[in-house]
Amino acid sequence: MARTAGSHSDITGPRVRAAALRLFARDGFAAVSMRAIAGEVGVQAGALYNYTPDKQSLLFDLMRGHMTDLLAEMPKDTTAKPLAGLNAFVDFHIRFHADRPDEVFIAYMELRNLSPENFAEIEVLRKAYEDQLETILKEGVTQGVFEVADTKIATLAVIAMLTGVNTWFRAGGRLSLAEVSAQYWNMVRKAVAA
Amino acid sequence: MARTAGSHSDITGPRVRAAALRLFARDGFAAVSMRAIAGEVGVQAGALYNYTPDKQSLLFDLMRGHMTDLLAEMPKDTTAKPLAGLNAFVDFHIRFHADRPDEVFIAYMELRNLSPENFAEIEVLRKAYEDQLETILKEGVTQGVFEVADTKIATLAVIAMLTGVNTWFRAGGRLSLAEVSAQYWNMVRKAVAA
DNA sequence: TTTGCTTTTGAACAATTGTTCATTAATTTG
DNA sequence: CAAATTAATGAACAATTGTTCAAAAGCAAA
Repeated sequence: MARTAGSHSDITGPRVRAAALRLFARDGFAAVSMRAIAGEVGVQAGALYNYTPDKQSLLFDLMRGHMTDLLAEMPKDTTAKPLAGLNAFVDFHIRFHADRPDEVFIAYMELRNLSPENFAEIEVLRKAYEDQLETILKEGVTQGVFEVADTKIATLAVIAMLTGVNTWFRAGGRLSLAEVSAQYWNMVRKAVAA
Repeated sequence: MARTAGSHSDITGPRVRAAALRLFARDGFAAVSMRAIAGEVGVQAGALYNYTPDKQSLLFDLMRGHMTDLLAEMPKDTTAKPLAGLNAFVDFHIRFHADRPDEVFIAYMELRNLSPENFAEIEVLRKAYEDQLETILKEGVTQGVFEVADTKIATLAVIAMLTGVNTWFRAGGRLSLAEVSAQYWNMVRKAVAA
């Protein structure tokens, strides 16, 4: 019996990516077999190859999609004042990441499972994101609103601090996203203040 | 031919752990085979089982060793003033982690590859470490030296920020450890300041 | 209904996995 | 030197891996 009744080609592709996303985040890329992904979709392993050339591409596509979404949606008001720009960045980062725990987890944990070429491509995107924040910090230092010894380090420190939210935040928990965002904004604001 | 000339039982054990540490950090637990570890040591795979009951225990022993070292070496002067205590914590965290990049990487990346019982044991140790920092922050808030909305969140935020150093810091790079420590101390100090 | 296209199956592949164990060799003890 | 102990080999195991592909089955248009 080939092709189970009720299956549609148009939706199998997205379901493959969704299953891969979920399983990669839960068990890790190396620990997830193509058969496990297929099982989640309700299909045999061979069928996955209609939607991805190989397992590596499945991972890469998920990560690239996440990073391009991140860059596309991030605030980019270059006319904003540094303080307002930083506030917008912090709030965006926390909310965007809280919305996509699986994508974020994969993006940070599975970098080493990318082929060198794919890794390089993701790194470019990550760097672009970091650069946006550093630009804000630099401008703030120039204007005298911020005071940090090294904007590159401050950039990495802020991002690390904000991304750490994903290790503990769960929607519906003790704190709302608005409260979390407000508290982190307070800490970031003070950390870089003049 | 069993037992290659020149091999000594007393040193094989440590070499097994060292090889596992290096390879787990480089390629990830799931991607490292017992044969790869054995090859690094210069021995056949079967010989590893003289030093570990299984692959999982190898991972767990490395992580537990790292966490107990962390707890044993961390500053614990309960009489210190909050500001001095926080400074000592920041400096210790950065230096301890910079000294052990492989252990740190494994401790943060391979948690999900622990069996549930082993995971629980590691979590207790991690929690104990976090609690030490939170105690300092709480005391500072009580004394009015610090001002944070939620000491639990501030604890996690500080640790995330500090641990982020390991993603970019390399000994012998642009900045010395002392400079890095000083810069992070400045940011942490300001972030929690009253 | 028939033709043609798309999608899935299911078996097959060579390689690799963690682990076990009888055998053998090296070392230590007497 | 001989006996006892420790440590390593190397082959074997059942299971699982990513991937391929001919065959079958579903669907759409004629």
